[in-house]
Amino acid sequence: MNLTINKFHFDSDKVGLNRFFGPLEAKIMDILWSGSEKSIKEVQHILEKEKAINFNTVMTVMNRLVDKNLLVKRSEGRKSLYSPVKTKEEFMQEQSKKLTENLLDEFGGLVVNHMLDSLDKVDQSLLERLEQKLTQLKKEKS
Amino acid sequence: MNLTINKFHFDSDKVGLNRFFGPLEAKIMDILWSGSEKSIKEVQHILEKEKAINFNTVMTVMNRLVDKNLLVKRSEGRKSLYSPVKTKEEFMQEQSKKLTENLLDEFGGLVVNHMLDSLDKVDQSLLERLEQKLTQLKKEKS
DNA sequence: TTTTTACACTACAATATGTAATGGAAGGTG
DNA sequence: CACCTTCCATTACATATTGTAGTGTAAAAA
Repeated sequence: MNLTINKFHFDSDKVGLNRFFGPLEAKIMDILWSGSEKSIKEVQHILEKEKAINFNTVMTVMNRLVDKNLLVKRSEGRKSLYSPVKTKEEFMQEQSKKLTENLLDEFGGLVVNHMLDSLDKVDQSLLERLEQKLTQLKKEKS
Repeated sequence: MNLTINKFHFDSDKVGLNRFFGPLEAKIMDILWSGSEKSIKEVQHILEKEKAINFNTVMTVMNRLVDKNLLVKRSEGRKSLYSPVKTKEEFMQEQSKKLTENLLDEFGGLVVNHMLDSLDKVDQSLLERLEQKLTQLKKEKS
């Protein structure tokens, strides 16, 4: 029955937003990122397309995201409208920068190796940018 | 008084092992990684150089690491000796591979940009490897 | 045999996250 | 105006993870 077998497995497979947020938090961030500012109710409605969810649950999580400075709340009359502090791009930019820098700092060569392995999957324009950067670096270092 | 000000700040600054482990777990993994297999007592003694710590605390955490398949326990008479399932290099290798792949999958260009930014800090031999890889890729793609 | 050592079992606290009940305030409707 | 609906604040509980440690037991040492 494979019961709790996986309960104790080291989990390093969190992907994307779930690396930074809990599942509900991630969904909410994505909803807010992919549109204009929204009320709790609106977010709830969107979430409900997937699965019923309590209004207050959504509210609590959204307000926690405000506490964490990831969303801003704006009052419009009695209503509150929420929107992300940073765009998804900015956020990802920052996060991936941090991750990449840390990885390079800590594991240097290892990471570069993997990046290299993964480069096959990357598109041509990136390769070109990489090449340029390399040429530039070579100039600098000489 | 700046009391709980930081309590709600989004924390994305976990570094190194603390990205994967709690602080005590990380210390223990590092101890086990940087030497031969050790008993709980030995680990405790090492940890105690920093700060007093209960034997049972160390034991519990170590056994949890066994449950998570990060350590193996070997019985030698009444004693148990613990050692990492993977070397630190293997572990880092895997983790950084996963992280890198995920990052590339999800944010592609963004990450490459940051890698590029960070390349300045990387040593010469890595640059050379990068160059080789690039040349090779260019061949393949043509 | 008594004492010490090492381990198992169990429990508890703090934090993070998801969930939701309760109650109050604001605004619309009859 | 009284009533009802909508939205929000407050509060709480559940679960998982991590750090902490007490108690009991079995085996080794003295």
